[in-house]
Amino acid sequence: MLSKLPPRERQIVDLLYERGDMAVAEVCDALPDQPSGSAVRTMLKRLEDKGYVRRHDSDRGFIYGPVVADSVARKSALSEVVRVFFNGSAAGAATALLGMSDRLAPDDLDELEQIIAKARAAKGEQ
Amino acid sequence: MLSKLPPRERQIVDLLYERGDMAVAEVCDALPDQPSGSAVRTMLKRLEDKGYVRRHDSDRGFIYGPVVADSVARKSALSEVVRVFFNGSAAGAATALLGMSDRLAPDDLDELEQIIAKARAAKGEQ
DNA sequence: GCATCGCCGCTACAAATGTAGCACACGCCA
DNA sequence: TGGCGTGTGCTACATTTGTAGCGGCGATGC
Repeated sequence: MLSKLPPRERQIVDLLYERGDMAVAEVCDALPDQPSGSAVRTMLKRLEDKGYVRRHDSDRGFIYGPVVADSVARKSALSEVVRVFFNGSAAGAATALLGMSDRLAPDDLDELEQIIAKARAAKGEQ
Repeated sequence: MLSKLPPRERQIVDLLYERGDMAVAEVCDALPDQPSGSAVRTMLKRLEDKGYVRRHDSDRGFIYGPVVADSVARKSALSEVVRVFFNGSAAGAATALLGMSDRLAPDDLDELEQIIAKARAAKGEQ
């Protein structure tokens, strides 16, 4: 979904997913080369027209946020990476992911084992 | 890295990672709207100039492929998604990934458990 | 030898993108 | 009330992107 966006717009939408809702000034500060406010406003307007971003009035001007829910966007992004770089194998991607992170929290490990156990159980049922 | 590319160029590079080295004609066929050969050649040339793509002479004309090694590009892509959508938590992303895939191969499950076991062991050592 | 076919580079050009300038509205405060 | 400072929309414009057309060139078949 987001892959149809030009680089700068993509960058902005990513920011919105990364940090949550933001005002124009915040977006300016967060972007690498600090573009002018009007530049960012134009981008946001285009993103709004394209349906990727919604805005909402507030005390200090407009606040912008993503239209597509985080959970949906996440899956879409992951699927993309899995298809392009892991030949469609989600498990392969997960393995690479775990291999990358040097420190894994115990809670995460537990949750992962739960998933694995569940997958094994489902397999057995068949 | 790839996030700096405009949509169409991005699409082409993704293709190259997904399917391996390709000739111009193959890229045309693989792309959604089947652009003309010369259109694709121009994109490829630009990608070559930018340093994302290399080409290599062969029997049937030029064959194009990615410059950055798959393993590196993969990590970069995953890191991106992790940062934007999972607040930097690779484990979180891995969990989501496993949750998404309905069927997990036994081999994958084994490998994942290996990783988890290793992580637990490393933790114990500390 | 010469027409044909496939592939290539160059050029051109419309559309999209990225950026900033300007004028205006609104709240604040001396 | 008149000057700030802040936030906004509109417009304009250079650059980049996306696409195709054209002419060239080597291989192939007649």
